Amino acid sequence: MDIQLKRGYIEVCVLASMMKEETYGYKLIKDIEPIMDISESTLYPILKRLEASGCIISRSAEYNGRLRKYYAITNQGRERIKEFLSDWHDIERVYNYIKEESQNG
Amino acid sequence: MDIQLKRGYIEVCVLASMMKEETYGYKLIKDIEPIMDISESTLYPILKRLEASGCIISRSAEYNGRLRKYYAITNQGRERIKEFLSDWHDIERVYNYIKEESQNG
DNA sequence: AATGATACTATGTGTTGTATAGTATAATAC
DNA sequence: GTATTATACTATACAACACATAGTATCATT
Repeated sequence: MDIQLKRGYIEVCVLASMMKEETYGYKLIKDIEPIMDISESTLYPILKRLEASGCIISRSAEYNGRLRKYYAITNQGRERIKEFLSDWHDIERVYNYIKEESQNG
Repeated sequence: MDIQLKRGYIEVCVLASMMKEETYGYKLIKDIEPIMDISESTLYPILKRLEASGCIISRSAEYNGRLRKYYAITNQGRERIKEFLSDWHDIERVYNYIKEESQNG
């Protein structure tokens, strides 16, 4: 997927992946990869931004002798997803404009 | 429209707006504004990029005593639009993922 | 004469995806 | 037993790009 296109979706994608249950970095990458390329160096900065903006909260817990950081979505994060979904028709309008204009050639 | 979302669409939007006929900066802004905010400081760098990458060509011509730069789409530009349109199902897949996951709360 | 529309250029900034590198442990395969 | 792979996170530096702001200049309208 084109990097510029990705920018609008990747953060909400991460948020949406936390709706079911608390999750952690590595699992997020495995969950999201099938629908969109995502690397560690993309994900972890996103997690920091989301926590800084109050969309998620994190806690550290030991798992198999290692410390693992678990992330959970907040109400603000859920709001963020809702906003994205309700903005979808704007995207469709743009897509339809491009599609229609492209038939002018 | 969210700035990050916009990033994936604005350039193709500009290209699509040239499909019908040759056009120029000010007209592009007026044509695109109804479906997406776009300012001069966004448009003109895009036009430069598109010309540098061979997606459009420009010519200067006098109009009403002033020099006006006209832009026309090239075959490469038309290819670019086609690619965008054929990538659309990837976007829909991501949208559907977000929508479905969001129902897990 | 003043205001607004038209038309383009130049500079600087903040956000963000990504490459690269580093640190470290557990599980599995050979 | 050791090499590889999976797991798990941090830090730094970079390039692309939308946008604000400012500047220049002419034409049309009031």
